[in-house]
Amino acid sequence: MYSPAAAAARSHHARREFVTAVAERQPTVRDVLAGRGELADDVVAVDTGSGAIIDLHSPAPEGAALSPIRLGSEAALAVIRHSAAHVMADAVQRLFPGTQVTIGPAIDNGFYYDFDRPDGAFTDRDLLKIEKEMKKIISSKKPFFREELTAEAVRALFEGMGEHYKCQIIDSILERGEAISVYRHGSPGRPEGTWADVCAGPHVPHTGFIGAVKLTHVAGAYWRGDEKNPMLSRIYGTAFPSQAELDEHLERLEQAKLRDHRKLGRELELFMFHDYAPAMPIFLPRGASIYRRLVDYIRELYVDYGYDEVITPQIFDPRLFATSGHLENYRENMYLPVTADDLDEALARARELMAQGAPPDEALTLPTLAQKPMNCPSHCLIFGQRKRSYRELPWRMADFGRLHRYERGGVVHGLARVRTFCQDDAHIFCTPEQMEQELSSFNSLLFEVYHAFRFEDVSVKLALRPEKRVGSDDMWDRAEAALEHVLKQSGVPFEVLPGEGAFYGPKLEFHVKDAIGRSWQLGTIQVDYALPERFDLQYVGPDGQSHRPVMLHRAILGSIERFFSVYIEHVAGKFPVWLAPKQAIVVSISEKQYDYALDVQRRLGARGLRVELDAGSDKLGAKIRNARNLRYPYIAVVGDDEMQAGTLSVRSRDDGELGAIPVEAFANKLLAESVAPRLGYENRTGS
RNA sequence: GCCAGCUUAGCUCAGUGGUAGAGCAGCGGUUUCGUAAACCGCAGGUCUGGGGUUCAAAUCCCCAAGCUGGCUCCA
Repeated sequence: MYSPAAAAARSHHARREFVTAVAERQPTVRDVLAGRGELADDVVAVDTGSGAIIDLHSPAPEGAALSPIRLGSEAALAVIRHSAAHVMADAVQRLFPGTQVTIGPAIDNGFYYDFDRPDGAFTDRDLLKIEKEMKKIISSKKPFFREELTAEAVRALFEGMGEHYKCQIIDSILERGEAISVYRHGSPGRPEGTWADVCAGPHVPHTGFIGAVKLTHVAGAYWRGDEKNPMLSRIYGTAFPSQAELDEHLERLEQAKLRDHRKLGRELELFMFHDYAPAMPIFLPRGASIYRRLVDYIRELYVDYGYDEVITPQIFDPRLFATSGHLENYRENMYLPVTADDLDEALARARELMAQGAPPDEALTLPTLAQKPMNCPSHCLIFGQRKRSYRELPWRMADFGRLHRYERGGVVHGLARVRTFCQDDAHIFCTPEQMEQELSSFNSLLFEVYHAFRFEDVSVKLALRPEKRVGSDDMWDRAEAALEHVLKQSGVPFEVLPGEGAFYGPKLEFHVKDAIGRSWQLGTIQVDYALPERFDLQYVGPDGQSHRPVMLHRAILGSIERFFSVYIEHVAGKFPVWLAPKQAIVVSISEKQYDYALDVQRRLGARGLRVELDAGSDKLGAKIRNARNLRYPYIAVVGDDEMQAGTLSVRSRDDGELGAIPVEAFANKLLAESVAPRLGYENRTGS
């Protein structure tokens, strides 16, 4: 149990140790900065030059560079937010006694802290109260200070406060043999006067540096991220040096909301969902138009990059997925459909067996089929159809087949996480010697595609073997080494993600940053020695012997559905002419120009352009407004003047008024913009 | 699946125990207008579904579904 009196006693004891330490102290960072005349009001902490960031009151390490971190820098923001997390935990414990603290880091756009509250989760009203309490602590400008305590002292301190999660954290720090530091800040109203947390730091000099704070939402989170552990209550918030910066941040969130693909999908009539098909999008004509163009664009590139497209079934005998390992490793994500005949038969047999006394779970054995969650197994069937020669390799087998994966209810999200989708999927069967060339050719293709969609900021991650996997350790060693080698050779910087590979092989993930700075994983390429072995795939080499091909699983857009969601948000619904479902709308001023407007629409349509007509009785202003809301790339206004001159008064969505343009000239302009952007052929390294 | 919240007309949202509302969209009419919203009228709802409490439920309680934000998982 939490005991304020005991905690206060511990705290005072610890405080005495701290004071003693201060008395014998060496010069602090603050002393050093002051000596150099660099101690400005906006200095939050210092960078030691060796990667560590430490507080002003820390003892100054000998010979360290100590460059000040000032308000306005990214590093300062993280320090402020981490300090805000402490203040929040302090406020929570003042308001909700008996609540235990766990961890509370700074994250990308703010911070969070996970609590174990006996009375259950926090409500939105609680958040307001907590925020108010935090503001009190902040305005009192209480200093943060650091103590290095002995392990026993720290353990006793938190044990005494009834902080069982903290004790677990302390124990794991001790196991790693690291030093333990405790951070405190003054907390008016708390009996012991200060609030303490096991923390590596650093923190702001005093709570006043947390200029503006807002608690945003509550969420559940498993202790240590493991779903077998108890669920904690997480409170998310964000903090900034000033209210103005917080307001700006909130404004950015509003902007992001405006480009939310679920909202735009509804408004632009791109796709819909229905309760009868949860998490399975239904594409409306406009959305289907874009979807098809995305796929067609990739198909065009496949011609130049030497891919062959195949078409494969949706449903297979489960033996296919037993062979591939999916039934063992991917079962929880698979739909296992059953025919009505099989079901009736199985039920009849089960009734009979149960009448003879069999328990229900033994009586019912249901023959099922398997809906494919991936294309790779069927591609292995294709490869194995007949004897293959080395002359056929590399064989790049593309498939836009629809996949179904059962996703748990809580994870689905608009188009970004759905239960049916298709990928720009392909499997490259090649010799081990060809693998590097294939990886690098894929790299060129991928960058060409991202360039076309104006994703200019791409980062690469190397995901290594997961716990649940097929294939020998030797295979994994080779596959991981191959990917790493290609990355190092190409000089592309990359991050390593241990344990995050697919069950059949390690993978490269390609992440892009969108127009408002958010990062998304799109493409991937995965090296796989396991499936060729499981399917016993072979080719005859120049030596007349059988050899095992390597299989590369790869996608550039990833799932078309997810890509669509990212792209909608990237361009805020303003699709370029080559993708837009309707490239222009002809708008008449009055019904006098109806015939001319209709003729213009037909002439443009005859040139292969996708053109809408608004000849309704709205006023021009209303028509323009509607057309702009639907994000037509061009609005072509026709009135008496244009009708006389045979022109259109064109307004570009992206470039504003273009003035009067002859119909044919406008058609040519649109046609020129209707072509998907391509790199020159010489830039491609594919065969 | 877990934690929390939400679900009222096609869309955005009012309505907190006592006769279901608004704006936009739709439909009809009038207007034919020069670059972001003309005017008048009409229609539109088993208040997500089911159960319960109550004289009375959109409103309170329970169950389910879907969705939203997280966690875990992931293209």
